[in-house]
Amino acid sequence: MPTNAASAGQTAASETPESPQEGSPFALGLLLRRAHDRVAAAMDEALLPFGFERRHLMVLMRLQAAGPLSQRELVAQTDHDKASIVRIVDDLERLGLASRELVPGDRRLRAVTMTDHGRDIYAQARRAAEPAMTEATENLTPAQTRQLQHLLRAMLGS
Amino acid sequence: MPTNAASAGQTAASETPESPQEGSPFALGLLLRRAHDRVAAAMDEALLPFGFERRHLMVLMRLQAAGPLSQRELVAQTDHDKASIVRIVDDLERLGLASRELVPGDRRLRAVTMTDHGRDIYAQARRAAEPAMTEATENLTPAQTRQLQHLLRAMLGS
DNA sequence: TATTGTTATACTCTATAACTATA
DNA sequence: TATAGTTATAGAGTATAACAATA
Repeated sequence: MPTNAASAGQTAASETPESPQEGSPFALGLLLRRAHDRVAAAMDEALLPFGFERRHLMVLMRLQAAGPLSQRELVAQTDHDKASIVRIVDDLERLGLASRELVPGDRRLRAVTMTDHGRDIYAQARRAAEPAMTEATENLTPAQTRQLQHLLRAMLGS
Repeated sequence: MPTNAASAGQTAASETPESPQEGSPFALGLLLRRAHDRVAAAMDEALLPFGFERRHLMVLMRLQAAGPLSQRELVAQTDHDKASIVRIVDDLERLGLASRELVPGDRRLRAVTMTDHGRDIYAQARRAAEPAMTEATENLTPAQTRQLQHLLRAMLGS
């Protein structure tokens, strides 16, 4: 079960970490980490009322996009190993957001399937995340935010 | 002591996670995480021969940029709490890269000071990181990489 | 024998707080 | 009483591998 230990990252240490030097080969990594942390914190906060966390959301997102998936497929499509996926799907089942369905052809497989409630909650979470994202990128114009996403996609080769 | 458990991230699960949908409010976070993970993995690999890890490097970077710092200052200038800083400085001392010096005015303070060896190793690590960074951003032109850093800086307001 | 999913275990990292030594 | 640093402890997250059930 999710533990709602979200909203960490706001311990006393949140003063003002120094900005990495422009030319340092380490600068990009630091910037990426801090940018990610900011977005992740915004998202954790947005997800608090829903009782699940980012990793659950990521699985819901894949299910929404691709329909029922075996846990093996979820492993391939997320950044989690099979043991973590088991626990995430456990949580989603417990919350009534997804269920494990039998697959006629192969009785080893579990077709992880979003429930109607899951689809509803996912849509709500999506709406709840929008203002959080807007806030996390408030220093950028919408065009700059798109450009940032474009460059990240290019960097990742996708 | 660093455990060189770096170079994780290359477990069996590294197939091809799906690309997040263009318009999703969750896309930016996922892209930032994957981009960070790629850069972090490149850096972990580059640091392997040195026997320390990213968090040690970050402290060395601050010491290089700002001279001797108390552990309290290191807490403020990094993303670590004071207990973590203690262990990082322990590691750096053990490796002969930094030392805790007494501060004349206040005997509670420890001036964490880079050794000559530490400066030498830091310079080496910096050089070792450059090809790793180049590889991590191989899909971007140098101008795009600069633009990416610029946008991240703007997003973070620094 | 290989694969899917589950369970159990260990390990890393972080967070917390108790503790000391100074101030 | 407050601060700097240390130490000890507990927690979350992940990784690993042993295991059960299929194929």
